[in-house]
Amino acid sequence: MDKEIVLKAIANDTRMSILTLLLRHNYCVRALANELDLAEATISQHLKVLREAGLLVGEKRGYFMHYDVERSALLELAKEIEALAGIEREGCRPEDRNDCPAVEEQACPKKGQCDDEVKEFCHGPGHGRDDGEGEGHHGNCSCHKS
Amino acid sequence: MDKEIVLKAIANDTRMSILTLLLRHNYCVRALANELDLAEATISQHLKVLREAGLLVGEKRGYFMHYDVERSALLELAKEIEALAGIEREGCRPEDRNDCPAVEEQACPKKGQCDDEVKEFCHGPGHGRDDGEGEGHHGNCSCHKS
DNA sequence: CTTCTAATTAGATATTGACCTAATCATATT
DNA sequence: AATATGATTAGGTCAATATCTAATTAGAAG
Repeated sequence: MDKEIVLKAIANDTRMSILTLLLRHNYCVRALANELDLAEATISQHLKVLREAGLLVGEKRGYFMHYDVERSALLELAKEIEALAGIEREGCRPEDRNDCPAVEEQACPKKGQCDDEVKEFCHGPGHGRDDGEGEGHHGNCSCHKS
Repeated sequence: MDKEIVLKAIANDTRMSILTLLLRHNYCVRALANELDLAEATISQHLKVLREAGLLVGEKRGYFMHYDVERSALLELAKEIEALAGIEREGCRPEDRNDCPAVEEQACPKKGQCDDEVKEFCHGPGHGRDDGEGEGHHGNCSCHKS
């Protein structure tokens, strides 16, 4: 499941409405168009977006398309967002360039002692100073300053 | 919480990256810009979107802004999506215009007997027939046809 | 096999969104 | 007070999205 595609699909008022309508009932495309006061072609395109996100499966029955919502896809998305919320803060490890601009002041093991590489990472080229003083505000990466 | 605004906020790759970075560490705007290879102004705009969606709270500390992710907002969103998946199919009630274009064939209490109003709702004006036959494919709303 | 009809696709247009540079703002430091 | 700096806002450009009408496709029905 491509999270971004699914999110984009439901991050639209019209498509969210289509989804909730289809969760409760079957609707043909024209019924959706009537209900939402949009052209059938417009609904069709929204349905395509929802389909391609894996949120709907369509089946043709007689003249009509019948769409079913893939509730499992919604549940999966909910899980992923929940997991996001569960990501924990990591400690500051200035020796690892990618971990530098980190965590709360009190948790930082190298408060006020970031090396040049770290300074450059935090503040960009030309912001770290080469004069070796390494003290005071400007020499610190963002996590070190009160 | 405005669900659509929150969804739009996270339905963007860059903003999702910002969010996951900030979940693990503090980053100043420039650090985010370096990390994601974008202009600071661009990051700032993304931060604004996330802030306005209630996903971040910012606090100025010294020179730097410190942003914290509102994990509760993410959890709330996850709950809402989960609730969405939990919406149940409702029975077909053709007597209620808004409930008509409904449910599975076997569950429909008025299979093949939709009245003109229902036909018009399902198929739009000019699709219901006035000849009173009311049988066969054309007289049925979408939920009645195999 | 021809006709009818629901749905989709094509093509056009207007709006929104993402990104940049430059200007401005707010706050620290001297 | 003057200056420096991190962040934000302003203004502009280009791409993506939402919507429409018109044309096409796919599948019944006669």
